[in-house]
Amino acid sequence: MSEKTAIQIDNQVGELLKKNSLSVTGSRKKILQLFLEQPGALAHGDIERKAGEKFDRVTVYRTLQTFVDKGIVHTIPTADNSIRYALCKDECSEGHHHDHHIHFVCSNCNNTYCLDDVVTAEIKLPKGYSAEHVEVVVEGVCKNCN
Amino acid sequence: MSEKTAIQIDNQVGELLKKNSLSVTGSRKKILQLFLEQPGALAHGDIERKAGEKFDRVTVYRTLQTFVDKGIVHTIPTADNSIRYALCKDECSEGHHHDHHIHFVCSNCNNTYCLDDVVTAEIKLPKGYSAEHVEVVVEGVCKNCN
DNA sequence: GTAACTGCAAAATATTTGCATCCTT
DNA sequence: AAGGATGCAAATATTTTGCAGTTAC
Repeated sequence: MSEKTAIQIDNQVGELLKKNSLSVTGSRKKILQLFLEQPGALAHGDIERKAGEKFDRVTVYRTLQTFVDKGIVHTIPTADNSIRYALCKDECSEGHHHDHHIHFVCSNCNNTYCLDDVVTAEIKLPKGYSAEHVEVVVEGVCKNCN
Repeated sequence: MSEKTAIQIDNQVGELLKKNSLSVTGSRKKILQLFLEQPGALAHGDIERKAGEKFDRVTVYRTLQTFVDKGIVHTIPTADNSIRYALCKDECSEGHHHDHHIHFVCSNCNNTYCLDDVVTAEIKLPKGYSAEHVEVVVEGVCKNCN
């Protein structure tokens, strides 16, 4: 069965929070669920919208920051000054991201996806530069819109 | 001689503005000069700071937007929610950017550079996705800080 | 019970808009 | 002279901070 039950998702988010030594609270569970329920990345505004009027705006800010700090989600830079957040894979941990996948922003539906299977070639930098992290963002039309 | 005189720079920015059918005004000249005077990219705040108290904050917003529209500068996405702007090369024109170079953000001095000579390998996207634009941002330590 | 989390209020910051004035062409 | 650009004021929007009350463990 591919469809998860509400209980299963609820357990999943609970585990994720406990694993990161965070209290399991309503807002954290709800926000994590939003990430799990859909494939793409979410901006702060998306979360407020999808969560309805359920949480204070401040709680969303703080929750997202906490998740980033713990390595539960990572940020995706975009050109329109709206940071998007996406779930990290298991290898991520506090202060240490391994998101070596690329990010894809659909110019039609405006969703952002992490494409985990796309590998990027090594980049040769000029003499004197050393790389710590490479971020690749591809803009185009996604599978659903094509 | 590698050092340009003030007059030469003044001419250069004037030409650039005229070429894009923009009035040659004090603020536009000054802001373009800031870009020419240094190798990296500038965020809105950098410009306000470097320009001193010379211009209204609103003028900076409008000027940068105008430059982006005309293809004089392009934006560089960063993860910290501060859009940076960098001069476009000659091939850029209104509504049509050709910035196929990568961007490098130094984690030490926090400067952003366009590395024009670094070419990125073609990226193979999954079936169904089509790419319009690829943005590569490398974070690391730059030549001056290494 | 205690530490952590949330919500509210408010401050600080950032961005946009309207309009009167000034400047470039 | 005419259209465009600027500066100011003010409206919006965004993000941060402090604190008191509540909740998870």
